[in-house]
Amino acid sequence: MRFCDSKLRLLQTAHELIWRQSYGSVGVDQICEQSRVKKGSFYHFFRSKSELTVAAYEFRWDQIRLALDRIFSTQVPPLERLEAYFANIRRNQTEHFLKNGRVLGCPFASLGSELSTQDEAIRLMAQQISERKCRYLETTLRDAMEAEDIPRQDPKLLAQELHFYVVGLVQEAKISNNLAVLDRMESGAYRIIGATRAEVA
Amino acid sequence: MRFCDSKLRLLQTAHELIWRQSYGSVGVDQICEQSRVKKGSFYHFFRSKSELTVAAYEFRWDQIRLALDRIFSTQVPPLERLEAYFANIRRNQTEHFLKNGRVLGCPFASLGSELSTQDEAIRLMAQQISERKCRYLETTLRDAMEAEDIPRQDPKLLAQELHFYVVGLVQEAKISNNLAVLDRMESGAYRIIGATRAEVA
DNA sequence: GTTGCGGTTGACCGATCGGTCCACTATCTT
DNA sequence: AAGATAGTGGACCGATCGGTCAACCGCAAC
Repeated sequence: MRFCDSKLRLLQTAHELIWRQSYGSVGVDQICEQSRVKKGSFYHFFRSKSELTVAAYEFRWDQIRLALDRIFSTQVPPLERLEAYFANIRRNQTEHFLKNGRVLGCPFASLGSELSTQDEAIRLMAQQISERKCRYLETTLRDAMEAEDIPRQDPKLLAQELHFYVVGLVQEAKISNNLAVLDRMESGAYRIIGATRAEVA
Repeated sequence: MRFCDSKLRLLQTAHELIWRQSYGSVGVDQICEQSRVKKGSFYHFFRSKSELTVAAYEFRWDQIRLALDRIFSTQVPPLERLEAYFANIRRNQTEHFLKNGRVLGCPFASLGSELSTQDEAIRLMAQQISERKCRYLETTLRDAMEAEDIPRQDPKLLAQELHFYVVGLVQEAKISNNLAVLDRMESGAYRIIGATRAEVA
């Protein structure tokens, strides 16, 4: 069994198209065409459009994980990890804005927001990825408290609140199709966690 | 020309269905059927599904405005306005959760998130409603600064950051299909605006 | 009474939807 | 060389998609 890149191409383009457009507006035919894969092959690898989507987004998450593991390395001072995380989001959104002329927002949040009332598998996937993102933030905040960079408090709850803020901000950047919104990530984030900007700069 | 309730029913059910499901998964036929309106009438009132959706959501906003005008009445102390706003969101989401068994999230944010890369009219509408919500928050925060309930700072920027947080939180409540997430609205909000809980309670 | 008009009805359109089916090929095992 | 197996190709399915159309209705103005 040689390495099958038809399947990989399907995963890749499915995520790409659905992120750029939406789940509902992307058809199986469109995914197949752009992947240069015929329908028969599609349904050889996946049982449904929904199943492909879950696989595609989990595949994408595995890639993002690599970047996040580097960004949230415990070798880096905690507040610098946050800075790098924010910078990464901004860089990512900017890249796709230049490519598509649109702020695409967070793919997981957008998909979850569109389908969480309709497709339980997709909802669960979006939820789990959200929780994993929170876990990066949680350990970072715990380390920041340990280093007395920020006031002590429940790190898990604080991480979630920070995550809510970031996710909301990115969504608003998408809706207003305006990258400048992202420049406000730090100011609000530091307010939430109780860090002064001086401690960061 | 007597009052036409076919059109009203279309506006009502369109918002209801799209909120409960999603724009992409709701068909014109479905909207017509639930409204007990025939397709021909639909396209007598609206030129497209997109146009109906914009009209339906603006119609819905006009209703919500009434509630918000009451909640954000300048007769009420500023921090109590915020409390009432949060309570209203929670009440609203709870109501629809009991009805549908799902946390539906913010209809405007969900629709905007799904379609802002695809339908400019819908994106613009979602953006404008988002800005209007911010304006309620802005004057409230300005009043709170005036009353020295919270530290002085740019009220417009602060209102937006507060809005990001709330919108993100509601979206996460939808994705995790968990109303309990909403109980964290105050704690994060007060952190952002710099109010102590004591000042509120 | 007839003309004009906002509104209604239901048949109809081509295109596309997600998904099925089966013949076929390329590769590896024995 | 034969067989098994993973993957490919493409025709095909019924259902549904958003949208059109022309006939028709009740009613008010003239």
